[in-house]
Amino acid sequence: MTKLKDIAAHLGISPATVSRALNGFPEVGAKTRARVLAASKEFNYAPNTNAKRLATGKSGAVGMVFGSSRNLLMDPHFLDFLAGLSLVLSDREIDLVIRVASPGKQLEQYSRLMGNGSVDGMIVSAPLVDDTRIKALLAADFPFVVHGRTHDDVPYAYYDIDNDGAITDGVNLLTQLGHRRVAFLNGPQDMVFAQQRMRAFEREMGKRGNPVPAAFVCHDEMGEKLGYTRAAQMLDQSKTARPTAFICSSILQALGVMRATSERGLVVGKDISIVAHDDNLPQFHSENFAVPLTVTRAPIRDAANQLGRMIGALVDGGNPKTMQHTEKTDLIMRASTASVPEGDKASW
Amino acid sequence: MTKLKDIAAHLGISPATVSRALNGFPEVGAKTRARVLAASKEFNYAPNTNAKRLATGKSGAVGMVFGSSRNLLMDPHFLDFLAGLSLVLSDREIDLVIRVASPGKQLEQYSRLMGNGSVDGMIVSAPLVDDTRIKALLAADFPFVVHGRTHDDVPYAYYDIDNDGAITDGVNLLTQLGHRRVAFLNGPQDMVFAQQRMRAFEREMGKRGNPVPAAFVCHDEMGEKLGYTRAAQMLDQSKTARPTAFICSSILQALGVMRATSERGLVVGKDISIVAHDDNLPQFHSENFAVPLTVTRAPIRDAANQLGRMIGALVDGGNPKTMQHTEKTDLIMRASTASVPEGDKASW
DNA sequence: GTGTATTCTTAAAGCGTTTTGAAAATATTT
DNA sequence: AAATATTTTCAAAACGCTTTAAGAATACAC
Repeated sequence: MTKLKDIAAHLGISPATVSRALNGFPEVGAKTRARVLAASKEFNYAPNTNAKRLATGKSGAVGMVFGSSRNLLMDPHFLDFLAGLSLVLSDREIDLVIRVASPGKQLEQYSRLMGNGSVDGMIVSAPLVDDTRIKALLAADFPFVVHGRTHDDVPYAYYDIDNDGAITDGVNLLTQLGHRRVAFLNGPQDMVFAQQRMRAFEREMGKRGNPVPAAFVCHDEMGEKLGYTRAAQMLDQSKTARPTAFICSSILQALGVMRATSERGLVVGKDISIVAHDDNLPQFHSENFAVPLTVTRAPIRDAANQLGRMIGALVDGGNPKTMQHTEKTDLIMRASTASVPEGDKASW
Repeated sequence: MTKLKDIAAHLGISPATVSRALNGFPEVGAKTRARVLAASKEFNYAPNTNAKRLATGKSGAVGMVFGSSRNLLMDPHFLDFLAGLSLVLSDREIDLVIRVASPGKQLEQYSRLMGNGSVDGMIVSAPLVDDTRIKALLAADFPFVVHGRTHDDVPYAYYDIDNDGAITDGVNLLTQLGHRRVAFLNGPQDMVFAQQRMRAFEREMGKRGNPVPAAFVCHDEMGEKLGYTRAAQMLDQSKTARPTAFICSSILQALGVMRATSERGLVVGKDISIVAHDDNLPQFHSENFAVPLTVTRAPIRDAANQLGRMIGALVDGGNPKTMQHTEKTDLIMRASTASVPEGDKASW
């Protein structure tokens, strides 16, 4: 590998000048710079990353750690987020280093990454209500952005979606269609977004005089399987006690609900209404489902995109308070929602 | 940040000894080592990654570059591979840096990563028949492993699945069930695996005296949508000219075929048989499909797992020729395959 | 107790950059 | 032409670790 010194020697000038020329510093003579650039191209020189990092104290990389317990890496939402992220970071020539931490060791991985200079910033995903990672980051004054937020007024950069608004839209639509027995398949209880959605659901249902029995709300991982299982349980009630509508936290769950529904000879968009939140994953197009799905939509890639920009700006010294965004969701009406059937108008 | 020198000073010994103690070198006294370890824990010292890397010339990271053109990052197969990979690499304390290259720049990213010391090895996915990346890697004598292989006898480490065997199994099953008009939904034509499968398909069909019209073979990205589109075209033929069975390169395609089939009032596992290759993605369980799918299966995570081990061994100086594996696939019979219907036994 | 082998420790020289402080070269003013 | 400002270059010191070559200390033999 040719190194800086080689170029300097070959040109008969000092390494310092070569370094300056290459990094676009103003105090280097025009023709010297030209020579350096030419030579650098000729030998196709690439500065050693690690030396550079050591000298500058910047790593040019940001980190993300996944817990292997709640298997984020199994979840298409996170994977797609990851994909979007690497896309925008590559644009900005920022490397993304990802690390998987075994159950207890998550925090340790964070402090290690923060402490040893291998990354300039962190991206945290899926915040918990009382998130120790965020506390640690904050305490260390280490640059980070979070996908979601822990509270309404926080001192860090985040990109969140309007979970409250999404659920409000869903409840509003369903109740206007006459539904009173609506079930809610939520995400894991310790996730902030799930709590935001839960609060909105209870408030909006309550506001309209609809009780919500505990058995018709559940907190689970958001895959097809659990959607199926839960919906099956709920639908296996007497006709007057079972839900007439479902709100799902993900279209994967909705897929499960649809399976349980058809399995019981009920038809979605007639006997049973479904609205789900749609992160717009490239592999799941809710408009192509057997019954096209009514959704609240907010592309998860937008989040990744914005957060990528944010972390870039942040490591360059930006102010986190100016990087806080809550994205509204769109309500997209399709065929999975319909007026409640005649006999089913009673509340629980 | 506390550094090596600090610990040395605090203990009144030399940095060299501290370094040795921490890195487990044998020539350091037992009680000295104990003291160092204790102090290091006390100050919770973490060696600066970049300094370490510069000094050792090893980066402790491996790289993977995705092309943004054929959007690998959209494809759940690659994402899941990525997930499996980071899992095993984290175990071995190897960082994974991922980079996305714009269309023309893919090779450039490779040589950059290779030339500047930011990674010790590379993982290449989705090899093409005449793959310039692999040539470059080979020419530079840079450690790498590939998921798949370009030819039968190659000088590099790889983990491949027995694509030929999988297709052979599929054709064999279908023809034994009496099918003669079987269509093949293959992957992108420039991918090696697609060519392997194509060859096997033509050979095995030919061997059994079944012609394969060009219109009943296609090469596409392997998503649901194209599966649907292609199957729709093929099924919209006269009853005696359309396929009675499909072989799909992915269960996503199979999903599309199922959609096209039911849409036309045909039933899968009776009028139409389907066998697909199943990479065992965590989100798509072929056993839970509306009609449980007959598949040839080889978990993509196994590949990731093995390749992670390999690249680790390789950067530690292992011999690539000893790291070559072709995994057999399992044929799993379910409800999507059945004997050809009475009237449909004619060949094309 | 001396001599030799063995174990442990160290000072100093890298690793390949950037950056500081000062010196040379060139340009501008008087 | 001297004096001053300005632009360009340089030598050397970081950055924080590892590793080499050599020196101290300890153990073992006689």
